[in-house]
Amino acid sequence: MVLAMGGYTDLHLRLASQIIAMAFEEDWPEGHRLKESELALRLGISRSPVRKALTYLEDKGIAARELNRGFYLTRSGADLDDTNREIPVTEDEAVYAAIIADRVRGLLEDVESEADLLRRYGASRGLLVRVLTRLSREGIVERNQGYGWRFLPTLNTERAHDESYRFRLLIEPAGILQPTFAVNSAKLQRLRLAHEDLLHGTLRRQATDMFEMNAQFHEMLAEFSGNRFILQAVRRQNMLRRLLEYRGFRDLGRIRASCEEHLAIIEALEQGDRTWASRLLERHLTVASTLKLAFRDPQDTPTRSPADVCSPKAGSARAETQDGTA
Amino acid sequence: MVLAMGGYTDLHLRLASQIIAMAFEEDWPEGHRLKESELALRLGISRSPVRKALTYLEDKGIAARELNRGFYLTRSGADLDDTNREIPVTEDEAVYAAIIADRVRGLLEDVESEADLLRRYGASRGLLVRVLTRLSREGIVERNQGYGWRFLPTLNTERAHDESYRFRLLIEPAGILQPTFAVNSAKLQRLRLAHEDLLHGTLRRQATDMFEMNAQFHEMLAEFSGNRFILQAVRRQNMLRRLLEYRGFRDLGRIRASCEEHLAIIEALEQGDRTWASRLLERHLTVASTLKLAFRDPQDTPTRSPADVCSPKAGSARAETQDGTA
DNA sequence: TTTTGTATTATATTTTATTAAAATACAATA
DNA sequence: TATTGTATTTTAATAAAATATAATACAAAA
Repeated sequence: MVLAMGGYTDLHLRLASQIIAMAFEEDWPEGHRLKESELALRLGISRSPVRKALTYLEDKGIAARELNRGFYLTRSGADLDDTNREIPVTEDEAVYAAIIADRVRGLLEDVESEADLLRRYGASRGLLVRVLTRLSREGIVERNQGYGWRFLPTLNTERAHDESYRFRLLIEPAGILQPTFAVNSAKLQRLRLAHEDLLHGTLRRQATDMFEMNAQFHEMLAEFSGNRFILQAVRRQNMLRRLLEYRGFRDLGRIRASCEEHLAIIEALEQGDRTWASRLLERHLTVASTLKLAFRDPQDTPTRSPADVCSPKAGSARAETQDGTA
Repeated sequence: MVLAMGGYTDLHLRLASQIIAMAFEEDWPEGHRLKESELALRLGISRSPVRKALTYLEDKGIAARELNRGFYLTRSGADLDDTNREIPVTEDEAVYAAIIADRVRGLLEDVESEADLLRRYGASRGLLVRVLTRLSREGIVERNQGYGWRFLPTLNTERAHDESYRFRLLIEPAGILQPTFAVNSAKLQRLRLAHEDLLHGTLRRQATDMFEMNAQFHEMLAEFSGNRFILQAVRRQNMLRRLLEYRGFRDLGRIRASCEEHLAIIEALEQGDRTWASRLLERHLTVASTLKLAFRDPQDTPTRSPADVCSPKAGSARAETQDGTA
């Protein structure tokens, strides 16, 4: 594992962020003792990496240490919400994001050899393979027969975009109607506040933040369904959408409308009206799906428009997204 | 890549089997020339591995070679159907199957270290990691935080089994009703014959064969839907079912009934009645889902039965399958 | 008696060198 | 002029050594 900063690995940072999340969700008070073995047990891991994570939290001033008494919190868990996000980007994440961004920009061909990617991103082979493995799990690339990796046509065509929305229409509204469906009120409440904050609040948000909130909303509903396969499928759709749509969250009018639709669904759930919630979700997805992407892609449109002929790298997938926001 | 036999790699065998499939499907005549560059182009690969695959076919007597004229078929493509299956099992497949079998038998703990698995299966690290990667893509294991790999509770609980059928009920019948649905008559016809063969024929089949035919049927319908996400989801379900159910195809009565239900669906599709086909599929899945598995699993039943206390390895997942066959 | 601190062991990753195999270029042949 | 045959180059897999890190055992402190 490559050092991200000051001797901390990916795992250490992830653990640190998990500990912060626990402190926040369970509302640990200032001075709460962070017991190594207890945390190790909960996190399913040994004490060694837990200590490293705690040392990291000490570096950040969130935890402090007393000789022979271990670590304790320097502030209450409730104050830790956004510190959570300040976890530095690991090298894995950086390369992952770079590959996706380059692909979206059309800088990467349909098939790229490992050696080329190695040169391009200056990463170690292990790291690159790890990232490519993740990308293949997400259905974005696959190993080519022979050498190299092949980018799959996932959401970068209009056709795939349609199929994605049709698929979601099958599972998401039905998820709410499952007999195993059960609301987690705390989660629902938290997301409701986040939505209201966005609608009425003054703070300006990043496009990525809005995308993440949107993704969280749909994932939450899938989680409530009590069906792991629905959840898995929705997560997979979110990952694919992240690949292309996260750049497209710019249409402010549509974002506000989408937020209001989400809030209506939340309200219906709070009143226990699942049938209505399901209908609203169906409508929400239908509306979003009709706002088509403005794509130019060789696979879908074999006849080229004049604009394409002028583009520097004709033949590679390029997109100007104007997204449906669902 | 490890040599499977006579210097042929995984890739070579896979290519050989793809070439045979092409010869069969496109009905190449005896003596048909197997052009290296043409095949290389179609298979998305260079000439080197294609030649190796052709050499393999020569070894098997399916192809012959003339100096400076290359390879040609020694028999017609139509005669090649079951030769297709004789492709030897690669080391990858063997380890993959062994891990699944051992897990189903309860010989593997929830968390196993890479080193332990390495010792157990005597495979090279690369091969083992490749297999584990595939298993994690299929949702069967995942990397543990820290060291080791963790088996996920996928289909080895009654609850998961229910969720799986509910999920399939959402997507499979709806797939037939998609606007993009289109039948491939040749494929439909071929599978129809296979089913009739099983019902009326005299030859005895292996349980795995029957499972594969079943899986193929459902995958075919998903393919016809014209929606890649439906297809992907059905494939994933088949992979998961393969993990446990393939041992359970023993109830001959249910197998025959299942075959007849499949044939009714095929018939409805041949007559263009998609609505009816969809209804039949829904019914087919519902019937299968009610034939429950007889499971004993610590996760679902926290209170232990006396039988469990006596079992040699209490705590690990064990199952006596009696399957629904859909 | 629980928890931390420290040392030791087991495990996994990274690096490097080596080997195997796919891609490619080009001559030879039908 | 297509296609095969052969040699060369590029790429990736494998193996082994070195390093890093997680797991564990046990002593020390609260």
